[in-house]
Amino acid sequence: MFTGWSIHALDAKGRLAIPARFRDVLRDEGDERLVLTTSERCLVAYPYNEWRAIADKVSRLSRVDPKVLAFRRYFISGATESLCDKQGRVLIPQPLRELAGLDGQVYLVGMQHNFEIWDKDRWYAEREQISANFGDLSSFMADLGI
Amino acid sequence: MFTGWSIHALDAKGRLAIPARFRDVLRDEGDERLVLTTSERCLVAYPYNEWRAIADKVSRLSRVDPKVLAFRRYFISGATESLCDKQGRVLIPQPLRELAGLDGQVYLVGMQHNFEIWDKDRWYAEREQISANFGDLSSFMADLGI
DNA sequence: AAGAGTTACCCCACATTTCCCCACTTATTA
DNA sequence: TAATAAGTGGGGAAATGTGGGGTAACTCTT
Repeated sequence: MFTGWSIHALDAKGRLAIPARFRDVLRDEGDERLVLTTSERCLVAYPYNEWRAIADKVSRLSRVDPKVLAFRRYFISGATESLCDKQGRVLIPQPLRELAGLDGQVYLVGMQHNFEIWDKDRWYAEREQISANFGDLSSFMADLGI
Repeated sequence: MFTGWSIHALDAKGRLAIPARFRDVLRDEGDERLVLTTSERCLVAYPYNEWRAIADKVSRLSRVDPKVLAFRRYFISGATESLCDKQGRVLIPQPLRELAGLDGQVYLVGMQHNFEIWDKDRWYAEREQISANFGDLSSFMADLGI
């Protein structure tokens, strides 16, 4: 499982180091390929197989239904397969960098089955946002029996 | 499958480079012909066979039903077959360029079975639009276990 | 019907990006 | 404190994308 936060620098060439403990997870699963996709304000990285299962399901959905198109455009279209270089870095494609507002300090955030890649400022803003709605969360957790 | 985004420049002659990874998909399928068609706010590019299947179905539909006519006018009529030049570019016919508002920075967006061609500003507007109507998509996400 | 102007298509040359490599600095562990 | 691992920076070759010239085909005008 991917857990914990790491702060890494995005270098001038658009490369981002993946924390060793995340790479370990991939290696243990026997496939080091990573898929980078888009979410609302950040990027999401999936192990290849995990992503493949999702993409295959979506590929069988309608090719014309507007809702499916919207879903594909938003969540599927940006997916880019990539592999760490010998130094444990991946190249973030320029459009994804731009979308997620990445430059300089980047937060890598473990989300159990995958991990997210956040611009530092956006990450803090996101946490504030969540904490502002904290009441909703606590009742949600209560419902889950946590 | 076509996946990932690319940003390319539309040059003064109306030519657009097709990303190498998209060209690879076409080559692997053994037919490099591409069909450009119109959609609502963007262009859509299909591998020839993929398009052929759609066009054949539509060709068997009514020649007088107003809905079929409208559909033909909107989605089918603009279809243009084209081939990449030696540099991997296609010429976007001027009416299609105009319709999709293409100039300067263009986004190429992988949609699994085909790919879309967006003006940059429109692409970002489209994403905002989708995100504003997020509720519509939740059923897919639930089905997919996302 | 002929000529001027435009468009499409071929080509080549240059710029940029990507990918692979090595070296250095900083952190962690023994 | 030494030794190892992790992360950062940058060089260089190959692949990819961009710009632009020239010729042939076509259109439009006169």
